[in-house]
Amino acid sequence: MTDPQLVLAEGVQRALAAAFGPEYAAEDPLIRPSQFADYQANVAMSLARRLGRAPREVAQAIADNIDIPGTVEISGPGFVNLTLSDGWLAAQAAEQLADDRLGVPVETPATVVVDYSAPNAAKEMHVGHLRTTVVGDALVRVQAHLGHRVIRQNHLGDWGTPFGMLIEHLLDMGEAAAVAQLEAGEGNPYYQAARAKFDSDPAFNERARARVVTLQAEDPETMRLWHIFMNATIRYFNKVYTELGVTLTDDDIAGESMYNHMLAQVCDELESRGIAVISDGALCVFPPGFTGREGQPLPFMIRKSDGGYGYATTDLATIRYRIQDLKADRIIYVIGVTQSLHLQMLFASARLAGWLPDEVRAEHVQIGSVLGSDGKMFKTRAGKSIKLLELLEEAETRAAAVLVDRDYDEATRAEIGHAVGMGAVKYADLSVSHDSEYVFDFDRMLALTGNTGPYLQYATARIRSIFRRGGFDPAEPHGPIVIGHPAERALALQLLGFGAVVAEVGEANAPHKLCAYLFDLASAFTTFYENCPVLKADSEEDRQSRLALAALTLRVLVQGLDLLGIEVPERM
RNA sequence: GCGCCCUUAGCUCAGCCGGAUAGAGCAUCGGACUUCUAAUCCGACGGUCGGGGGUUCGAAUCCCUCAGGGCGCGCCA
Repeated sequence: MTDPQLVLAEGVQRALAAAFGPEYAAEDPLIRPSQFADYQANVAMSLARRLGRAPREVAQAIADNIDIPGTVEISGPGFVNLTLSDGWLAAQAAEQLADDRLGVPVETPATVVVDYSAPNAAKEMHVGHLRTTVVGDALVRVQAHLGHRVIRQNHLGDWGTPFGMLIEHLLDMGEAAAVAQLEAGEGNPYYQAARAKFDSDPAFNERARARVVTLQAEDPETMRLWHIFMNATIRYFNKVYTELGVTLTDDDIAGESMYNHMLAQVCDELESRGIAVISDGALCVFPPGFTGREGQPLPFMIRKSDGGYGYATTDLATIRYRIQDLKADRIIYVIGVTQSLHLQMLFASARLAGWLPDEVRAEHVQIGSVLGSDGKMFKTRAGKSIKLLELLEEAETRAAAVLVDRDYDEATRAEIGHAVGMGAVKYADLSVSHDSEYVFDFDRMLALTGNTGPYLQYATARIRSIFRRGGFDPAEPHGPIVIGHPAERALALQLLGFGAVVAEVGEANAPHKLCAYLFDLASAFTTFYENCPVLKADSEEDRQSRLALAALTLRVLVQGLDLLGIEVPERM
């Protein structure tokens, strides 16, 4: 199949070349969706001045020279309204149905490193952390589907000074008890207990500080304890990932500890090359363009005056590793907005060092903060924190509760509840732009009406129901597609836009655009569903055509939801 | 003080590579199940796009400025 916007753009470009000369063949025809036609080209108005002609005159010249599978109309100050023919739309939809990729392009393969999730083992993990995980996983799925070599990097917070007290607390508790607590997702109380002792018990405090030293020195016994702590914590993370259907595995873990042995070399190299200098006893890079309070250069500190390393050092080692060892062409950091300045300075410093060449894209997908009901950011000391697994279980329970009057057995209900509950939670994070902050709200996340995951899943369940009732298989060929009713036309037109949307989501790291597209598609299908009986169509031709449209809609919805990481139950 | 982000309908948000009458969901009100799943659909109501200025044939969109809010800014990560 062919992307309608592409066909129209090329058609307008050929018309421009024919009317005004070949130098206009590459002009952007400014194709936009239109309320008066399928699409409109706005190029006549922008070009009029350069051509020294009236906009309507330019539009007329385009219309006179254009050759597209549809009709052209000029209106207003110079809009070129483009309407595709029903026959062409039907033929393209049929091609899309026959296409395994449903019109999604295969891009020139690149190596895309995606840094996401990255929970911190030494801090509380709250609902806000779900968001980077869910958004990152959707981006990963989209990049992979577009044909790229995707490397997931789960940059766990698994190293640093807090681990001294965490390990000492593990010794106090006993290894088995500590592991049990951590695996159960009680990382918060564990951390808080350790912290309380660290603050109030001088002897513990001293042990913890000493433990940091042996940890940095990679003393075998300390490392053994560290592994016990981390393995239990990772098992809990994996429970959350499994429940959510996140594609991260242990193979994707590349935590801070992994870069520990590279830090000294990073500093030495930057210092010897004069890129980093000593300032107030600390080793700093001063990337150009960054200024602080008094207008003085802003430091990117890579070695503290006490000789210790911070996350700036780790992140530099990380970016170098991703480019030199992983051969990244593009690095996507799915990390909170609060890290914005840090990442800007990281990228600038890495470019300065030559580790991040111009041709490698480094992007920060800023994830908006999730706020408490008081409208403020979550803090470690904040009282009631909801355990992630309990949140997810509640989502499933609520989703399953809607199914009480359906005639499903308990196992089926639980299965549907799982898919719908997880879909609801994930869609809530994906359907708004990633950088907007929002107040955490159970009801909002779990609402099953409106522009939500369940609405989209429900559309697929209704389509499957049609096939089930008719004794047909959506995977078998149906058709040919014939467009009669306006709802059929609108549905076909919407379906054809799938490939372009997926490509745009990959380019702009914007899964919410895929959500918007799928919601529009589900709406278009529902209108079709209300107006165009499939099984009881007036003729066999109509029935075959509508079965084909329904099958195509099902496949696009399922594929689109899969790219978002949302499962689709067979029935609801 | 500097930097980044935000301010669109009662609420939550799209739209912001400039284009025609600014959209959707929720909420509210009124309709639609003898008809393929009503977790649905149709209709109504609802907006000085924070204020002001500029660029433009045309600005929610680009630029400047002011106000309000958030986040960050050398030894936590």
